[in-house]
Amino acid sequence: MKAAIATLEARLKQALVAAFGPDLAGADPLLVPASNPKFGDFQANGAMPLAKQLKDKPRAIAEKILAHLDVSDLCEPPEVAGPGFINLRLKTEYLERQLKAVQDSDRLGVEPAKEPQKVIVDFSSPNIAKEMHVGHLRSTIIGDSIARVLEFMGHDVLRLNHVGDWGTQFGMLITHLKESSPEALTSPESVDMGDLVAFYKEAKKRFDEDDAFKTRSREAVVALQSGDEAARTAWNALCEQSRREFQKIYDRLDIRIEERGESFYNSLLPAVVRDLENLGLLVENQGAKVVFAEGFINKDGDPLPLIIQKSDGGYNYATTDLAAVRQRTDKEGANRVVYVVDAGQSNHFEQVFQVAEKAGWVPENVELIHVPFGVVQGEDGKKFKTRSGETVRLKDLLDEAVERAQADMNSRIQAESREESPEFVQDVAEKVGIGAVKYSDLSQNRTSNYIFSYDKMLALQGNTAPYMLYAYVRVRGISRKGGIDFEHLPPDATVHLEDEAEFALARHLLQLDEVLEEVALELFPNRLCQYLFELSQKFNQFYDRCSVLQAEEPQRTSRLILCDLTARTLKLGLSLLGIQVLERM
RNA sequence: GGGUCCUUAGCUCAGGGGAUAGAGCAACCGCCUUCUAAGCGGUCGGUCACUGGUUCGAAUCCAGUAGGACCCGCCA
Repeated sequence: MKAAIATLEARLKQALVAAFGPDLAGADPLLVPASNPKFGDFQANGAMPLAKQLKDKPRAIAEKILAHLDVSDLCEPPEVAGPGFINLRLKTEYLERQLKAVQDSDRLGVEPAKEPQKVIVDFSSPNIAKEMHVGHLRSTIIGDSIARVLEFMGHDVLRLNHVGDWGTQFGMLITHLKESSPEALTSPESVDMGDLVAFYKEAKKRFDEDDAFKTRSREAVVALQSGDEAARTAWNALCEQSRREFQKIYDRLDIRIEERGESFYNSLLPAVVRDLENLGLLVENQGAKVVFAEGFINKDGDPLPLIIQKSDGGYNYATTDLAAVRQRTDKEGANRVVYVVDAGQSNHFEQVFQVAEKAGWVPENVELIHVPFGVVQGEDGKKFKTRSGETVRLKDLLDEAVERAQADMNSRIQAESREESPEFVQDVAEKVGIGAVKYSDLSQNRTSNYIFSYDKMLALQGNTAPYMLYAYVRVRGISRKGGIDFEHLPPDATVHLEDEAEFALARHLLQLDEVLEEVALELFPNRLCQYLFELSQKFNQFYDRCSVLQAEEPQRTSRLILCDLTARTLKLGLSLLGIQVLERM
């Protein structure tokens, strides 16, 4: 309905000028969706703020606007209501025409962005030699969804996994690997370190307890950084092993991402220091080279430095992030760089962005955006942990969701005396379980903390993945039962809206383009979730009140078109959340 | 101490200047000889933390207060 909005807005502006003269050429008619369906489709609130300026009553102003407004091609006669709202209701024929156009469109009427951008979405970012855990859940799911939406809107998206593959901890890991599995140096592919977490813990334990080991580890860091072949090989083996583990999770979550870790930016770090120095931004502070960003002070009330180069000459993650900003704007030509990272790092990103701006590394057409999200909490409101108090591994979390989905399904199948193959149950449980984990995360406003609950996300009713998957399955059921091939409905078939439930569904279907545009701009996937949930509700109401297969023509085909549009919208919308639909469940 | 975010129905959350504040869950009451009832309808439930301010209009913007979470490491 973006087209309708654009047209109505233009007409309202014309009417304002026609009614009150060219002084109002810049006035905003304040056209917004109607706050309540009984007021129609849209309302223009522009009359009220003009009362003072025009020295007239808002209702009288609204009447004068109406006298100069011709929207009869789109709308029923507009009405003035309340303190001065102009209510606009789209004509049924217009809705029907739009629905037909959407049905004929392979993008469901969603226009790609007029000015496609190069967008980098930086998300997930686990650490090499550590396991993916619940802390990576939100970034991975939210980042993937944002990337999917931007891709669908026609932007050129580069998904980057800024993995932690560099830093001092690699000294102890390399040393421990060399000493526990020397064969890693000759044939790194053959090495299986087994449980990476255990490996990391062993290395850490030795590092903390054994001074000689600690010394060898420090030497290993130097060796690695100076390009020593053996250190490099060991490092590669560690990365390779981690990569395989990460990929299992990404495959299961159906996530594509390109690894470009911290090490990628190594060669660019000295230039960051040099250029900041040349710009006069770098300050010596207790032996370290730092930049003071404005507005940051530490616990003691002193200015908070952003450390660019440590007193020992090493770099840290601020340096890497700055190098990445430059590389992404210069070499990748990014217009937007989206960092999907927890809200705890807001300070860090503010500082880094500020320094990058000051240094002149952020061209005018480039936007650096931190997309923050809250922490995952258990149902007790505390940090989400296992019963024994350990960090929850992502693999275990997904397993449990799927297991619970499967148990649910089995009891249902039994209760309904259905016969289903184990493969079917397994497939449905996997998609429902994974979909539920993703949906419950995405459906919340990401800025707040997120209370994780298997029971709620897997609930069969309410704003959950299973509810929406079921709405989709219902359409597929109609297709099977009626032998309907939705791809080959009669091309000349048209939509005729009669029942209230049909109108509500139709109006909602037509809002997809607005919602996706908003999500692409604001980067809040929960808006899309809200839209899809409401769509499912409206479809279920329609399904309840309007029989489809038993209806007489032409109503039958008209309703089939509504079913088809619903299914395609759900499928597309869910796919942009990274959720796969099912034919049966 | 400084900073960021949060506080809306019993619970989990939407809504971020516009009409009477919305969902879901829970509780209670109805609806399956008819496309999967994993559904639909209804009832109950609110000092939008508090106090001021801005505005024709504030849950929404601003300031302050109270409570909560997180950040303030030469880790990433």
